[in-house]
Amino acid sequence: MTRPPEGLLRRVPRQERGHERVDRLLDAAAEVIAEVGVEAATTNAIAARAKTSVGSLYQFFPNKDALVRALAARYNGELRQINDQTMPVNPSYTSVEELVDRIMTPFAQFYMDNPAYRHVYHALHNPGGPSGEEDELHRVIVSRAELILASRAPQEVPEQRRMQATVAVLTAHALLGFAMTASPQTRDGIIVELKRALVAYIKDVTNVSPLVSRLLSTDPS
Amino acid sequence: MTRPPEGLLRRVPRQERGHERVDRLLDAAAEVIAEVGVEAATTNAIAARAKTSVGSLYQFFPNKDALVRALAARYNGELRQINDQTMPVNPSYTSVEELVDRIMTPFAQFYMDNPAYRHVYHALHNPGGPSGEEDELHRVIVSRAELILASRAPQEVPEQRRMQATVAVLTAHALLGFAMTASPQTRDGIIVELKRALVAYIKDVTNVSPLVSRLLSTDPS
Amino acid sequence: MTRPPEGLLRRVPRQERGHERVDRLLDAAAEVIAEVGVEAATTNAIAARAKTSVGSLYQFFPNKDALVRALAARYNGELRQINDQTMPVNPSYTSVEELVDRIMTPFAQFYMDNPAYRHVYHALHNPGGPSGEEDELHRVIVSRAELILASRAPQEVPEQRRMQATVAVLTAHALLGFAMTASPQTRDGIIVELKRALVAYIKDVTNVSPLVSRLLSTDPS
Amino acid sequence: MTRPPEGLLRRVPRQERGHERVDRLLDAAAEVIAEVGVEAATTNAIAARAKTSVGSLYQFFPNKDALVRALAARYNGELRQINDQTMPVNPSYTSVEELVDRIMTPFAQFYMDNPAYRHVYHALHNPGGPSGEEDELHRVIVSRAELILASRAPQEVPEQRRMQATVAVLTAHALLGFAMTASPQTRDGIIVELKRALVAYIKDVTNVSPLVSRLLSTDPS
DNA sequence: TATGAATGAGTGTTCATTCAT
DNA sequence: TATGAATGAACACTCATTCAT
Repeated sequence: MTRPPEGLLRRVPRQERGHERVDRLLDAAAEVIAEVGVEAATTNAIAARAKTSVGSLYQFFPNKDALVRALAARYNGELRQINDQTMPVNPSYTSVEELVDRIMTPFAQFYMDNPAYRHVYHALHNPGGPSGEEDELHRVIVSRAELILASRAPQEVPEQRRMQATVAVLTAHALLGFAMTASPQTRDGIIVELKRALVAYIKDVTNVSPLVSRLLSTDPS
Repeated sequence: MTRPPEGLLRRVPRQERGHERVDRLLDAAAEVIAEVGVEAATTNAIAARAKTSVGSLYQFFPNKDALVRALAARYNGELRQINDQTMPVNPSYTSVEELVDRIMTPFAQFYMDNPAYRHVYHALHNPGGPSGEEDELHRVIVSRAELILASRAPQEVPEQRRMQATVAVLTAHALLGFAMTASPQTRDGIIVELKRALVAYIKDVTNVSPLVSRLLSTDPS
Repeated sequence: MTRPPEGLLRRVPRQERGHERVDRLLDAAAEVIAEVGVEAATTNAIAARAKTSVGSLYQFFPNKDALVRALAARYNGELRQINDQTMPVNPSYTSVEELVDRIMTPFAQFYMDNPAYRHVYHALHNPGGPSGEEDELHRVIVSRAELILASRAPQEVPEQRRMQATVAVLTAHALLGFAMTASPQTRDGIIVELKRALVAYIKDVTNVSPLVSRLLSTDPS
Repeated sequence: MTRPPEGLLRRVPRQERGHERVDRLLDAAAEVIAEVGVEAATTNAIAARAKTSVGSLYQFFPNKDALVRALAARYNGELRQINDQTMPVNPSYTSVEELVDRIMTPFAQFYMDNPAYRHVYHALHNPGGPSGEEDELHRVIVSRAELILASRAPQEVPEQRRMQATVAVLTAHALLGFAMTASPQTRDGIIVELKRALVAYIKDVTNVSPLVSRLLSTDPS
């Protein structure tokens, strides 16, 4: 499991015990946050859930904010791993359908496994929330989406590509976040449709089979 | 301006003065929430912004929760109006591009004009947030999206159609919410791409074979 | 009774009720501080003593620090009044004994009446204590002592006079502070000796020639 | 260096190592207290400064209170030593000026060398502070002052003498405490004036008629 | 009816003290 | 015996809500 960057910790755990404790605290935070949201998750509740005391929590995190950001960092690390693991396959030789499926499936799994993610993500991107430099959370993913688009439609303007990547990523984020809260059945349906939407959009954007495309849609003659 | 449903009000304003007061309170709430978010928006700050007293606020709303829900209801009403106003045109005889554009443009305007909407929406859909039955907020829109899809692909399974409608609506919501916070330039770019994504998805879902699509959409004769 | 300067208050009390409340809070603070000291005086205890709630306390004072400083300011005002009221008599035509007695008696009374004064004074003059600009607390008194010394020994160097004034004032402060905590009997004895010490010092400093001194003070015939 | 009385220690250090540790702790406590005051000096900070652990601190001192009292006791011992070393000279055959100078100079040095002394002294003499029986801190000095006064004015009432001694000692304490925090220049000036004040007071109290006084002190023949 | 002062439970955080290693 | 991680009571402060005027 990804470790929180030391910058967020008050004390760098030197012992395995310390790491365990930090992990337990982050696990507990994730649980509590998943249940009641970031703001309503009290440090005491988190400590209790971790079967520790507030004091211990504050031994590792200078304040609640840092705890939330550490959780975000952990998610970030996991997402990056997922990202990296689905990367290897040369995207150019894959059908869009397969590409989207290969990428989205583990991400969907991540969302389902980490119900607190949405809350943390939202808290980090909103006024009053933890001071947000942790935005890297998405930058990685967006960049990767850009790469994919670039490999399939190299002629596009970079700025536009960035927006397209953003659209794709935010769409996935929104719908996976929603899916998480739905019944298992709806969940699966939503994920299927999400993939479909992404495929359609990517095809459109990358101008799939320009020839066919042109024949079909731009050459009404 | 849409009035909040009476169920949310402690006292039904009998006088025009009362209505004004409620509206001023909701306006103030929207302002404050747009600035600091729902949780950080204190009832005192809202009352002060409305140039009233907390006491007055509690005369009309039994608690902060109800105030937020009333604001949500007002947004709901406005959205419904937008929805209704873009309805009349028979969707079947319109190109998907035009349809999406006609629908999305006023919605985009709504999001830009109501920066608190995102916060209210999010608060209502989350644990710890106001007890969520106000989901009608989206039901209207989703239903309308379903209608559109139904008119263009009548043979689909209703359950699936509902998911497709949900995907479309949530995508729009997420991206308009994001666009709002971006620079004007990015904003417009995102909206363009959002429309493109929706068009691509709807075309795919309504199974418009490119050929048929062209026939349907470019040859209205 | 002297009012705290508005700068220290969060809200300027517009009603007599508000002033009463602020005064009650300061009275309560003085009581609690007299009993347990500044640090151990909790805002809740002070509020309770004032028969109010913490919330009310914080309606008037932005934080504990400001409350303590407001109390200091009140003491400051009272001390200044005492100072001004004992001023009028031309010090040059008075025997040092009479002068010291006239000045010290009301100050002694002040210390006895305000057992919290020492604590507040100390808290303001120490590290970690409320950020100390309230030092005016003593400046007034020291200045006045300087004036007296100047009128009786105009030839002295001002810098030295300031030190002499400081010595006199701090001596009085220390001994009145001590007297306060002693038995009534000891208290009175200490005050008598304090006056004697001040008289002796002032005479020495103002260079009352021993001869004249003897004539004036030891030969009543 | 004076050792703390064993009553304050949880465990009597049997080894030289233990003594060293206790001394290091007291040194550290003095440093930290000098910087932030008694209340803000945390046991962890003190242990860290002593390059030990809190655990070790609590091995030697049952609680923070005892640590502070042990520090007080150490100061007490040092003061007693200073006291004893300036004692030998027969006070009766010395001018008051010389006597005061001889006594005050090492005390002044002590105050300058031990900036924590004031804080410790104050903490011990105040409500909420360590349970105060350690007043011996001053008793020694006051007693010695009494002896001096007795030797020069044997006819006085003992009770009054005790008050006079107290006045002298507290005056010195207050002004040395103040001097410590001032600029070096002011510091020296204050000490000069303090001595002058003490001389004047002692002369007055021991009823040295100014004439005799002059004879005694300026004409050593 | 309108006001805003009053309330106090609840939150984040600290720090003296303990105790497993 | 030495360590420092763990504990949790206690504190300053906020804010939704009430209620006297």
